[in-house]
Amino acid sequence: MPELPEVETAMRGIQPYLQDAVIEKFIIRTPKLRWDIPERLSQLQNIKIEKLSRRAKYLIIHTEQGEIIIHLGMSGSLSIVKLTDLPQKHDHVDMQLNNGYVLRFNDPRRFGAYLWVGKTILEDGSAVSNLADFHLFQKLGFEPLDENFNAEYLFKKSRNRNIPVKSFIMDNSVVVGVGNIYANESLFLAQLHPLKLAKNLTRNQCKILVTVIKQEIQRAIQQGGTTLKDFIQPDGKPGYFAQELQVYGKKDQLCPRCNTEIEKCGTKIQSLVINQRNSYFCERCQRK
DNA sequence: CAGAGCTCCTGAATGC
DNA sequence: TGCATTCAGGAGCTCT
Repeated sequence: MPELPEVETAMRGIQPYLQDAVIEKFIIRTPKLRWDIPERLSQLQNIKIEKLSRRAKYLIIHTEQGEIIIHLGMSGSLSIVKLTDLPQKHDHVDMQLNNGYVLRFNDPRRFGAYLWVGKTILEDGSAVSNLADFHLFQKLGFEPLDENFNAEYLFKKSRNRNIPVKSFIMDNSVVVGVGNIYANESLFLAQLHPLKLAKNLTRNQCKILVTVIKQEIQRAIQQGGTTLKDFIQPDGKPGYFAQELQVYGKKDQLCPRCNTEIEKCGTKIQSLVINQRNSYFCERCQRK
């Protein structure tokens, strides 16, 4: 499952091939992803790419006529291929560029999205972006690495929130990009029990939580950067696999904090479903 | 408004 | 070995 760092890495990876290139056309093989791919997209021809950006886990390709919004869902991936490379199973969309390369979107589970936000053309011929009004962006919280995402903000936002802290940090209207893996890992590092109610977080706990979330995301982005050179591959998946996971998926294994050289208490990682998401934690060192 | 639950989909894992 | 069943999971949407 691509997390925010994977999307950031994907963006940086495809950037050199897309920047200033002209999209000759789109080839849509599967029109139904999470939402239908807009008809309009298949009609677009010869539009110049201006820049790339990212908001939450949405990758944004800005063109002179509008923005292409791509979400990788949980099994999506992007790759740069040559025009002659034949599509494989689940290769749903090709963006054909004038430089001989193709941006290919593959997504077995089709939880991803490929959308279009057209610009409005004014009477004088100038084009105005409608991205600011794009409905999927309306309720998004701060980026985790944004300075506005800080202890004071999290503390205030958590007051009266009667939900588990794990659900709270995974709430996109609070902070974006904290998926299930990072939520589990961050709570372990912050020594907070996933079921602890958000409203009971202290200022100091918020401070620690913010710090570890930023560190984890930052570290993953840096690691992703090391795999960029291999991006032109049918499946150049960079990512969190490189990262040492402490608790995620480690049910019944000894807690890495409780079981050190000095102390071996034998406490094991346990799992629990919270809000339809599997949670992994150590009952002993993660406090409610 | 807040919170819980539903939903899309298919590959991998598990069960018999 | 093979078929059937179960499960995971991002995040918007619907219902209470």
